[in-house]
Amino acid sequence: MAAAAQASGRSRDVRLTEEGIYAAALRLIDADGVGALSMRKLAAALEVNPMSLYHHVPNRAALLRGVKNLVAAQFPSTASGGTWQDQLRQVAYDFRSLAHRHRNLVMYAFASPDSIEPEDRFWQALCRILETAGVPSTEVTRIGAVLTSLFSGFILGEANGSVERLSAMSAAGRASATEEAANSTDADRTFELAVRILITGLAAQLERPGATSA
Amino acid sequence: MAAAAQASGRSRDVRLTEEGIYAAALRLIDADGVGALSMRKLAAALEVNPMSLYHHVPNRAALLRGVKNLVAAQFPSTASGGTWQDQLRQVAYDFRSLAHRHRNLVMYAFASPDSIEPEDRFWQALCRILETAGVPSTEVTRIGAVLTSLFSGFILGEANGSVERLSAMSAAGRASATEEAANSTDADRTFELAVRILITGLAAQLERPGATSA
DNA sequence: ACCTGAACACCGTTCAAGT
DNA sequence: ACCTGAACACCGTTCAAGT
Repeated sequence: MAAAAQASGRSRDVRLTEEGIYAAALRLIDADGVGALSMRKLAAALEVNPMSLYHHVPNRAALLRGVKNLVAAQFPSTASGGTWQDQLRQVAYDFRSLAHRHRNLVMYAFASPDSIEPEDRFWQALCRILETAGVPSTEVTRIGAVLTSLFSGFILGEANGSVERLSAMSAAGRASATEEAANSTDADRTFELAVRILITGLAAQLERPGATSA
Repeated sequence: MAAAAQASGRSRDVRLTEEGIYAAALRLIDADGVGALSMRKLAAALEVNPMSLYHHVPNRAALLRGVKNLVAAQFPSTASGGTWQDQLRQVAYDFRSLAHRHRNLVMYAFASPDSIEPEDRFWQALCRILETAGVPSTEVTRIGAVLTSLFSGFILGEANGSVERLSAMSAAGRASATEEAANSTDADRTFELAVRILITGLAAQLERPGATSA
């Protein structure tokens, strides 16, 4: 019963908690987007006075950072064998599936400077893989930052729909009965292309730094 | 005198114009960011009643789209010779220098679905180059969308400082007298790396589609 | 320690009224 | 046609007061 109230977003008699606030905020964000989340609506969802929130969270910006960290902590710490290429691919797919579960948050978070922080498990995993790939230790963070920003751009483009919109520009007259399914696998093929460009581009860069083409 | 008033952001006795509203909004955004731009402040800067704006712009979202389009229209339509790699590089550098002039706008715009629209000159130039690179016409928009989103991610990461923050993580103890200059050329080297990864990655993909590494 | 009500200084937008 | 004042339904946040 307490669990049911929790799941439906209503839960008083239970004490207000920093974690609980973030979790409730995430539910509202997933449903209606960051723009629609106000301290007052969040308080209403928690059946609490708006001002009570300020005893656990300093302000709205910190609230959103907390929600972001809550999601970032869910990134799986896959060890996985295989080549560094295989491992990069794995990390990319893990990141994507997590991002897809929280598109509204992605749209907001990637515009802020601390969308990905050095403490995040994604960043840790990425740097470890780059080291095993033989990237000079002085270059790991630079290359990691480049890959992260490029990749984030694609994830963001998927979240806000711009990748699909730009891709579909030419498919105006492709009348297909299985439109839905086609779009889904199409998105997967597009993602795979992005991952390949990044991995092969990095590989080429590691082999002969300074060269521009094959 | 009228020009001086215009430049300083004050200009009445002149009629209110859609273009003029966007230009004034851009000045405010460049100065203080999108979050600090309100219809009321914009009206104050234009020395106009807040409600007058609504006769030229339907709402705040449309205002921001208009500002974005104003900037997008400034993208240079360089023809330029050379290989398709050279041309892609040129477009990338052009895009970057425009984006750097309006970082605050970039931070906002790339979170929205229509940050880059099919009508934008950047997109047109990109698609033309991909065609000359021999990309099958059915794949031009997909590959264009992938490159655009990846590249946008880097530009966004530069605008919000996350690329620099993640890169600098290891440079904690690099005490340098010419810190400022070093940071600038460092950023340029990082950008060049991003461009190379994208171009060589694309080249590899065009040569043998389906392969993941060299 | 934790919660709350009232208040402050803002928002975007609507609409009827003015010229 | 263009502009405006008043008003509505919101915001985030502060602060003094309650338990």
